[in-house]
Amino acid sequence: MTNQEIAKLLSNIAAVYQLKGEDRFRMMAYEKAAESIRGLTQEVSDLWKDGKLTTIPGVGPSLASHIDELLRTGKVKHFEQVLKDIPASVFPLLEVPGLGIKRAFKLVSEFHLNDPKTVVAKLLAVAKAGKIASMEGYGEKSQQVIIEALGRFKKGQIKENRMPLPYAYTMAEEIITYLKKCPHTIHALPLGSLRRMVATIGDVDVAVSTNHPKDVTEWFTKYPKSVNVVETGEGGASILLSNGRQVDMRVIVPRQYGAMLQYFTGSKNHNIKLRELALKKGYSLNEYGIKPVGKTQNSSRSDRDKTQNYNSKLKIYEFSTEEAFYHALGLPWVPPELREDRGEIEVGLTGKLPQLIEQQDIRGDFHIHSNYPIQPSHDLGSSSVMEILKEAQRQGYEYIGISDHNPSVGNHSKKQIIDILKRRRSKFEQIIASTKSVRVKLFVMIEADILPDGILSIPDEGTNYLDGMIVSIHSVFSMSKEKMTERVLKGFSHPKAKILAHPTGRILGKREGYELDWNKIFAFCKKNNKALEINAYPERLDLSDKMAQEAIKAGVKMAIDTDSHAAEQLALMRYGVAVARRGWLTKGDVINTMEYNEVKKWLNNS
DNA sequence: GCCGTTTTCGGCCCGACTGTTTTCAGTCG
Repeated sequence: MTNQEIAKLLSNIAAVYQLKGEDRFRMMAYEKAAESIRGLTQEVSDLWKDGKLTTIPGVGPSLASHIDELLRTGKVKHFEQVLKDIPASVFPLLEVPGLGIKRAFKLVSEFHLNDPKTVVAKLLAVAKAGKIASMEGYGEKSQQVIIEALGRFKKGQIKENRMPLPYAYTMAEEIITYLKKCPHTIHALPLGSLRRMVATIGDVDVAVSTNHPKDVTEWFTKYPKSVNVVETGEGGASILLSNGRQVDMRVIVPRQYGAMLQYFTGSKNHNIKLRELALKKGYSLNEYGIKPVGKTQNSSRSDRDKTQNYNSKLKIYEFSTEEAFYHALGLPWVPPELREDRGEIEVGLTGKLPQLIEQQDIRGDFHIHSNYPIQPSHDLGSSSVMEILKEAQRQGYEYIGISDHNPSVGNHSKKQIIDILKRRRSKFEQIIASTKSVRVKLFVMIEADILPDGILSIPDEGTNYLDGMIVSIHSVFSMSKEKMTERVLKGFSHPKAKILAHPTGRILGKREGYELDWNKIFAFCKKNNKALEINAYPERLDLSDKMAQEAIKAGVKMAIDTDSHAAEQLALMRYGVAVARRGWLTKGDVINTMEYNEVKKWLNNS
């Protein structure tokens, strides 16, 4: 049983508790556990085998015993009891936007829709026949909303389709540049998952601080790429862009800007944890500031510091910056990338948040494809080595690695491959020697396929013409975890193989990654001084933030690479750095923050 | 049902929006 299936089951139980309305807090406990399992990096079944279920946040003795029963027998008596009177057909409806358990149950009961397989189609028919509007608590409007939501659901749009981070980031960047041209804009920043640099983004939200909200809102609605103003009001506006995406802008006066940024940056779980912390200190948090609640506590240092920001009319402390907001709660400013409730608040309270890696710490990029005619098994890059070197210089790099794919194995003999690599090396050396204007150092590398049997696609003799190798999986993705781990470790064992590229092979929105025994991979990397890659290419962002965090906990070094196929793609580095920051990485965890000479030693295993 | 910088008992995040309401229920982030 997968984590997602277990989480789904717990969510369904939570929904039923909510429906029954008996115990709100038990409902929340189930939901919290489900959420926690959804975001887990380990398999629940592995934890179960090790007897460590209660180490999952939100899982205590009771849930642990239910999960144990589930994994042993495939069912849970208690859950069956809870679900006894609930038609299974309500659960598919929970995926439909706008429907919760109460409405789903009411609709299913009213129209006797008991088959989970047909419930969506049948409910749609009932709605179109106008039978919902006459029910108590419903009207024409809600009937229409249900029809539209069900229609979208049938088309497979369960959730809003999320876009890769770089796509959303570029959109937001353009809009913020535009907003900053408005003379009344004081500050402007993205909000939500975009500000936290999550790998995929649902909505683009931005915040603007200004003393003239109306003028800024009007300016925003005139954004050149806007095709429609969806709504506009006191707090901001929403526009629809020609690419079909909606952008929301919120405006706020400068003295409340900090609180608003904090509130809408989230994540939800970070904010929940923060509010719990605030409550213990006698405060309640909202988007406008910090509000004293209940019995006044004896005045602490931070209370006095806040006094000057107290708005007696609103009975609230106001904050123009996030820094001040966090400080008022006894915390250092928490970088947005960390705000996922993965321990950042607890660690923050001890004052020991990590000094996260920054873009300017990066001194090079190892994974770049050039247009050198290597006759590869996969795609060639589109820029020449010289163009790439010049771009690298613009980025301020000390060194790069050109890592073209290996010559295709099917179309070349071993000898031919060796000859190609030999010629390539002398050509690259010639290029370097021929120019004085480029100071960026070049590592002659290859991205070598690890073939299904674990053999590398480069004959041993060919590696003499390389400074180092990136290795990766590009074929036969469906292997068992054990076999795949064996394959990777065998290929990665070659002394010249130093980086495992895009380690899970995932393609966002298209392909799940293959499974590996990460404990073995991590231990191997640490022992043999090899690195795992954070691949910054938009559809990859692989390793993920969570896995990168696990890796460095295990003492593994990372390399952040762009996998560029054109010189201008070197700029994708920022997204790799974002993943690294979300994984709590510091400069010291990343190979390509090292100086050239150190990298050279590392590549030579010396 | 979980959990511990006031707690092993007694708490558990907060507010907006929408549609249907004339004081609220449901859903969402």
